[in-house]
Formats: sequence, C-alpha cells, structure tokens
Amino acid sequence: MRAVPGVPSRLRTAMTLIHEPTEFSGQDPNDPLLLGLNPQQRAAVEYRGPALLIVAGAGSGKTRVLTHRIASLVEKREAWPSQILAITFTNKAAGEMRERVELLLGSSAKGMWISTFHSACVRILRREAAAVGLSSSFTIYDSSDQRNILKRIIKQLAADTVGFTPAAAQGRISNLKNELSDIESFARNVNTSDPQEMMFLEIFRQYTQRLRAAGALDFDDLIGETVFLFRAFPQVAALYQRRFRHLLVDEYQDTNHAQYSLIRELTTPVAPHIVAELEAQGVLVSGVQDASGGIPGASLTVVGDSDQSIYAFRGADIRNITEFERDFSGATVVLLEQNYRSTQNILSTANSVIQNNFDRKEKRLWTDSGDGDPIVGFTGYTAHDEAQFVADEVDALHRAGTAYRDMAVFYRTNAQTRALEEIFVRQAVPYRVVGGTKFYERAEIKDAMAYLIAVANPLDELALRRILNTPKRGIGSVTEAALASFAEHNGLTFREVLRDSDALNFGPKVSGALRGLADLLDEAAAMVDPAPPSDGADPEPVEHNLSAPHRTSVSDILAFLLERSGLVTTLRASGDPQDETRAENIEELLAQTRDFMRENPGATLVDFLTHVSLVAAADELDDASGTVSLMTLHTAKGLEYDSVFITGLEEGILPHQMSAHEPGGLAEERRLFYVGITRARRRLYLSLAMSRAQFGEVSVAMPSRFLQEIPDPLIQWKQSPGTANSRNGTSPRALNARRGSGGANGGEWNEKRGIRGGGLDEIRGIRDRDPERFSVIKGTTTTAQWANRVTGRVRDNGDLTLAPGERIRHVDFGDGRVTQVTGEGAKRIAHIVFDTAGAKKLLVKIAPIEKI
DNA sequence: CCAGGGGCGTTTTTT
DNA sequence: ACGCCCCTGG
Repeated sequence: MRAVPGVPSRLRTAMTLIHEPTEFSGQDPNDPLLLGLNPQQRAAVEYRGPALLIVAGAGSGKTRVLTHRIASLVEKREAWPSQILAITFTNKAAGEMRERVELLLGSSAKGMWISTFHSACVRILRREAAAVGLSSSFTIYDSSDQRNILKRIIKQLAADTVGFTPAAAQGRISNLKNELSDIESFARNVNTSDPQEMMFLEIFRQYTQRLRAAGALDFDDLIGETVFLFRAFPQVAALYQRRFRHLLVDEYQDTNHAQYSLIRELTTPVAPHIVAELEAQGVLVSGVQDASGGIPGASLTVVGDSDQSIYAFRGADIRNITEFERDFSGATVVLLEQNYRSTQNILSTANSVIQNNFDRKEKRLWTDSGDGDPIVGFTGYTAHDEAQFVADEVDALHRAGTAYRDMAVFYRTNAQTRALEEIFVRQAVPYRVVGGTKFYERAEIKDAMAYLIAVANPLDELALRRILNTPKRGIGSVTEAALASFAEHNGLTFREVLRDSDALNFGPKVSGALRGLADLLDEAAAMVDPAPPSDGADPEPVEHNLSAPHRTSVSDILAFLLERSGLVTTLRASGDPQDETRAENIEELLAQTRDFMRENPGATLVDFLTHVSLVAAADELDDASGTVSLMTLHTAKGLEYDSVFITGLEEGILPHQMSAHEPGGLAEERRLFYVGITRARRRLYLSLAMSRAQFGEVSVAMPSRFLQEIPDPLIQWKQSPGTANSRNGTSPRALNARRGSGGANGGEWNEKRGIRGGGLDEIRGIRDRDPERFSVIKGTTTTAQWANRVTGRVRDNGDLTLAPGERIRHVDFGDGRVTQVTGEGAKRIAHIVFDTAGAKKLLVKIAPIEKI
C-alpha cells in the first residue's frame, strides 16, 4: 500500500487544484517551461498564491521546479527579474540556479537576487549600515576570530576557573543569536542570583562590545542584525518589501529562527502610510500598490524535505517546515516523491533507513528506472583497510569507465580524511578534500587577509594585532600591551595609537617599526579610495556598482601590502620548506584576487573580503576537476554523484557518540545517513572499520545500527562484519563483547553474508529474524552512553617479515602467495594473490595471516 | 624578544 | 597523534 506513490490524503485538496481551470487558466500543455515535468512538478511551477510549500524528496527535481518557476514568473510578465529573491544554501547552488534560469529565459537574469541568506544579508547591511550605526566596510568574523576574542575575554575574567571554555561560550552565544536574543534581551531575563549566569552575561557583554568596537559582525549577526534593522526601521524594510514580490527559499528545513524571522519580515505587507512616505522619497510604488494604497506581502515559495534536516545543531528548527501551513495562511503544499536520480535499490535502502524515524510524515521515494546494482558493503580491520577498499573500488570503477569526478567519498567527521588521504596518495588516486581545513583558514592566508582587513576596516583591532608582528619586526607582547592599554585609557582606537606611537616613548627600533606599519596601512588605504554606496531607492548589488572612479584593484593593493611588509620575502628567506609552501599559498591568494577581479569587474576590496568570508565548503567544488571528492556528509547535502562511498558506518561515528546525549540526536544522525545515501545515482558503497585509531589508542568499533536497518538482500557484502571479525580468538570479538549469554549465533552477523557465502541463507535473511542480533544496542545495562566502544588489543603482526614469493594463510581468504611488500613500519602492506579469493592488499600489522 | 620544548585538549557536523 | 599554548633559556 505504502509502496504506491501518491499524495497523502491530507494534501489531496491542494493537489486537485491542478485540474481547476480557473486556477491554472494560463496552462498550455506545450509551454516549454512545463515540458517534461510530471504533474506535481507542473503544479509547483504553475501555482500562484501567497504561500507554497514544495515538499521535495531527495532527487525529485526540485532545482528544476524552482528554476522553471522563476522563469515562468518572468516569462509570463508576472514579475521583473529584479522582483525575485531566491535563497539557496550555497553560493555554488546560487550560481547554478542563475545559470539555469538564464538558460530557460534566454536572457539575463540581471537584477535578480539569487544568493545565500548570509550573502543577501551582507548586501543589505552594507547598504543600510548607517541606519544601524555600522561602517559599511564592517568585518565579518569567522569562528576562529570569535574563539580568539572569547579566549581573551575568558582569560581576562578568569572565567576558565569556573568552567567556561571558549568553545562552550561560542556555542551558547550562537544559539542565543539564532533565537534573535541579543545582549539586552538576555540581560533582562538572566537569573541574577546564579553566578555562572552572571559570568556568562559578562562574557557575552564584553564580546558584544568588542565586536562593536571593531566594527565587526559574526556569522549569526548577519542574519540577526538584518532582522533588527527591518524591525527598527520599517521604512528601510519597506524598500525591500516593495522590491521583492517573490521570495523563494531552498532547503527550508534547515532554516533557524532568525532566518525564519527574516523571511517573515520580507513577506510582510507595507502599510499605506509607509507607502506614502516611500512615494514622497521618489520610490516608485504605483505598479505594486493594492486598492487600499498599501503593498501586499510578497509571495513565498519554500522547498524542503524534513527528512534531510541535518542542521539542528546550529539552530535549524524543523517546525518551520512542519508548521508552514499554519504559519502562512493560504498556503498550499505540493509533494514531489518521484525520484529521477537513483536506482530503486538505492532508494529502497534510503527508505528502509529513514522509516525508522518515528514522528515523520510518511513519504516514500520511488523511481521507474529499475533496480540497478546492489549496494556493496565492506568491513575493514582498520580505517586504512577500509580506505584501501575504497581506493580499490574507485580504481575498478575508473577502469570500467566512471570518471573520477563522478565519485565521492563521504564521512561523518573531518578526522576520517587522514586514512583515506594516506591510501589515496599511495594509490595515486586523484582526489580533493572539499571543506575541511580550508585554504582561507591557513595561518599565512589569514595573515595576508588581515593586512587587507586592516586597510578596509581601521576599527578592526583583531586584524591589526594579528599583523603587528607578522612578519617579525621586533614588536613583542610588551609593546602590544602598552599600545592596547594606551588606546583604552585615552579613548583611541588601536590604529590611532599606532599612528601616534611616539607619545609612548618606545625605543628607536620599535618606534620605527610601528611607524613603518602605520604608514604602510595609511598608504594602502589611500589606494582604496572608498566610494560611498549610492542612495538610490533600488538596492543594487554592490559588486555591480561600477560608478566608483579609479579604484585601485584588490590585487594591486594586496601586492603592494605584501611587497612593503615583506611577508612573502621573509617566508622565502627562512629556508624552511614549509615556509616555502606558505609563500606559495600567499602567491595563490594573490592569483585568486586577480581571478576575483576578472569575474567581478569593478568589485571593491570589501567585496573581496565578503566573498572570502562567505565561501562555503561546497563552493570550492570544481566540476571540471578530474578528481574524486572527499567530504563530510553535511557538505554532501544538495550534491549528487554516480558512485558514492559512505565510510565509517560504526557506532560512535555514525551515529556519532556526541549526538547520543542530545534529544533527537539519533534521528538527526539517521537523516544524515539518509542524505548520504540519496546522493548516489547508480552505485552505493557502505563501509566500516572494525577498529579505529583515536588519540593514538586503537579502539574496537561495532557496526552502525543503521546498517541493520537495511534489509539483507539489498546489501552484497564483500566482507561482512561477521567475517571480518571471526579471528582465532586473538582479536576482540567486538560484536559479541557486550552480548549476554545469548544463543549460539547471538550477536554475530551472519557469516554466510561474507564473500564465501552467498547461498540460500543469505537470501532467506536469517539475520533479520534473530532477536539477539541487537542485544548490544538494546541491552539495558547502559543508558546515556552507547556501549559502542569496547577497548581491547588488536592483533599485532608488527614483527612478521614477509618477502615476495612466500606462502601465507589468511583466516578468511585461505592460502596465498606474497607478491610484493610496500610501506614501512606499522603501515607495511603485503600484496598477496590468494588461491581462491584473488589479489588483496593487507596491512601486515593487523592482518590475520601466518606464514606456512 | 624569540626559539624550542614540554604539556594538554582535542573531534561532530558549518554559514 | 597532532596542534596550540605556555614556559624557559639564550
């Protein structure tokens, strides 16, 4: 019954509207914008009304629907491009959407805002900065900047002695801001008798002050301040409410309260008296006014899938989507369930996993494109073993004709890249880590960027302090403290003190260095020649503002700063090969500024700084690169690949142990897995390692409970957890470790699922009927913590010497001959051709082998 | 003022 | 195992 694709009865009313000629009078079956769309997709493109929720299952063509909807609005003259605001999750998605809309329209989408929440807010805030007492060249602080500041505050308040850590304070401040709680409202509600709370209040207050003094906003402020701006200045809000007649929001399930509030503000009608004010200012309102003289609220389209909500940790509130219909009166819902991306096997896997989340709306993805290949499973002894499997399969796929760029490897935590990278490098598999330690997070890049920031925003003390002695110019912490204290006592900025440091009577060497830096920054600032944003009623994107005369290009400014500061020269001169790499990275940054200027002619220094601050991990993806992509499951959202590897399917990793303490944590981890699965078009590989090194200690892991939610016949194990673990008593029997006195085959995975199995039992799925199978997880002995890591010793063959030609015996693969030994020490790899199991590469240290 | 060594916290996910 | 922070000796 549930296998039949269809629309839940609750939604039928809305769906039947498709057939109402009055609602869709303009419908033309030959409309090119509707060709090739299924009825639900058409409905989503054609519907007109105040609010539309498109519940779009993974791979159901939502981007197609969104772009067609936008194109349809423009083509039918229902909206000018400039009246559309589309919010995407990444800048890359925004760029693609713009491209596709332009392709559909056959003309430019100029004036259309397609961007992320953060980019849109920065654009608004820079434009309206004066209203909220900000400089339009405010700096955007990233998490490490935040942590830096908090570290200093906590130290100064000695708050660490009462248990405050920068990370915890950062998280709490972020949560508050996502709820639109600022320092004033927090102070009003704080429990004054709780010393911890009062301490936190003080931290929060100082943090707020420092940012304000530095003319800086953190990520969360970008959204929150925009909401405050709109609420405090209705006539400013009205400019945007008037302009944007159609608001479209992608990935709505991941919006937090602040973002939700922003959407609410933007779709609020403008009252007649404010319209009159606008008109008096010369803003054109005649086309958009209603009978009463006001401007009706913009129409809102949101697209989302509550099964793909994976950002609760940063405040995403799933209720935004589940309560959409209640929230926005007159809302209609369209459900897209037909999947155009994956094979049925992949979809069945996804469905079988996600259906374990109770409390969700029933939704089943389906396809008419056939079952496809089975899901392939593999259990490695170690993370390296697992990585080896991935590398081998990537190799095999590539030889069979799949391009590297069509493959991706996903993992739960960034730390998991290490093993994968080591093996990929050794196997010469071209790969690229997406996200992780980003280019712009490297110390030397942050140094160079700090020069640019110090030029663009003289108030930014953090940037200035960073470059004060980088490269070394003999200014130590004593000098720095003296400058800071002088600034504080005289009500001056750090930059002003730097400029007039003679008053502090430093030695000649220090004075000279300080003056040199101050002059350098002043000269660079003169090159920038900032043009104030124009006051036109129509907010135009800053980067398209070509009116500024003779502004020095960002790359020239950077080149000047690098040259005069000696940053690169110093690195080159050090002789350290790592410094050479750093110098090259800075050269790369310079090249990137040139690229940026070429792609955004007329862009300002502040535009470049904004761009750098707001790049998302997924933005780095380069479709043209012929490499395998490695990324976290979070980064994978919204992407798709022909072949997908999901690694680390272990208890404690996926689901991650940290999520165990949080309510709803497990369900979110499951959604994360679901997101990963549904990225795959044709092939899906699921792998895990029986042991994983963490902090140098090797601990034993158990297969993820999520694996056991997948019906047996869907997965074909190349090496199942059972076979990978059945050692001759020398290795810990992880799966059994916490099993009570269960039956003979109790917590074991069915060995017959292993490579030597494949008989009838596998098809009959004995495993699934075994009630003891989950004893490890369902056991009542532990509560808060999962009993997922059983520490123990693993086999150590470290001193086993092997030479090509020697015969060995493997517990699972039987007898074989060594052909080659590569690697050294603990990473020694034996290449073995087994008589029956074929060629394998084994990590000598832990492989269950012996000489014969 | 700075370089180098020892000690400690760290890993959940991100705009 | 690694990177960052603090301390010490030059």
